[in-house]
Amino acid sequence: MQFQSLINYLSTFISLDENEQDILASKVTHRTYLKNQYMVQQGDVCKYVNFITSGCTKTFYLDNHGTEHIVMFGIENWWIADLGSFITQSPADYNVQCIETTEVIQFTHQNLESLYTQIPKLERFFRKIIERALVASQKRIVRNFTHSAKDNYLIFKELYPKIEQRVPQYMIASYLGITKEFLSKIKSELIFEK
Amino acid sequence: MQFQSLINYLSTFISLDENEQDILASKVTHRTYLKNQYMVQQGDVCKYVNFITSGCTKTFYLDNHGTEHIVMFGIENWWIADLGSFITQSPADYNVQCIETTEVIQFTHQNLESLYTQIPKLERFFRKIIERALVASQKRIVRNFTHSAKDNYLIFKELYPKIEQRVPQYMIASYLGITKEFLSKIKSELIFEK
DNA sequence: TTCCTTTAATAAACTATCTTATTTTTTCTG
DNA sequence: CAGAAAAAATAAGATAGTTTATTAAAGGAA
Repeated sequence: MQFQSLINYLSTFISLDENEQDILASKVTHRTYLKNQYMVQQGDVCKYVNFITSGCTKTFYLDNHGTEHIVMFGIENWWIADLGSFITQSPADYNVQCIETTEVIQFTHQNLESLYTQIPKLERFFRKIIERALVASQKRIVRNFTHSAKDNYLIFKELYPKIEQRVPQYMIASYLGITKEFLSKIKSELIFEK
Repeated sequence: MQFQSLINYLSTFISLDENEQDILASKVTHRTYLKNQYMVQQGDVCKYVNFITSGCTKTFYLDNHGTEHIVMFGIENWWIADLGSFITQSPADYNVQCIETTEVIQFTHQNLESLYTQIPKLERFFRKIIERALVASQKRIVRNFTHSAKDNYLIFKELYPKIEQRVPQYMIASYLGITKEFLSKIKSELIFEK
């Protein structure tokens, strides 16, 4: 069952007794998005924080030229939302679209707030998750500056081996901030170098 | 008095009664760093989260070539630490150095943990601060991808007008991920365009 | 004020990455 | 399985940003 994967995931960080698990269960909903469906649209308010139990998503920004810039991917056991939109309940900057059929467990803003109060452990847990995400985000900024596109691609492969196999190459290029043509060139160079 | 600036700052987010303020006061220490002194050194464990009451800092990563890459600046009312190092109490990736004489209020890991427990409001406050920082960090990643160096410089000036006046230009170049020579060229182009 | 050190400006040659266009390969749909 | 659509490869020309080197200006200490 889907809810169980959330419990399993949480158990590696915090332990919830049966009562707490029941409270949690009462505050979440389940949903399945089909491939290509949007979980969040730029301009709409991001209503949910989503915990992915299966599937794959991309979070991207659409610039003035209509070009998409991928901010992050999401797979099993990842938390996905437009965080800025969710916490302020204001229009989203990003789109979240499903690359595969994706099953999620959803928390509304109100339910999450009430969970924080009812189960303080959960608030602590989210603080820690976000701390880690911030550290990772800062590292990514530095990485982008300190490495060539080729190195960044190799680092990406090492960091997210599972994602590389699931998403088209042009999306990886977008995530890395380079053109698909250039990534293609990089890959052919890498093959040649071996 | 220095502690009062922390209270003032906090009051725009949460209200602490006298008792809570006393608890807080008992868990922090004050320190003044001179210009050029290091608050954190790459390789050491980051012992404190620092709240700046006066002064200016740069947080930077030193790459294999010995080039420094500035991750962030810090001025009054900013929280400064190597967060990754602090939360795991493992060696720091970054250096924090003072660009001016800098006064801070310091929280050790242990004291912060105990504050979280004694004053849950504070844990909530830090969660929110970190959420915002994460949102800002993600926006910066997208900005770097979607804009030219010139645009990024203009955006920086708009976002942090106070910082631009306090730090040397070559540090701004480093923050923007470009060379100081190129920033110099950008600036001369901007003057010419007017 | 003078000297010394740090910071900024300028410029030419170079390189990484982008743009545009075309072809090939893979995946999807009926 | 055929045909269409999406994704990947390839390549030539263009550009943003780097490197290296030199000069000029600004700031700090004696």
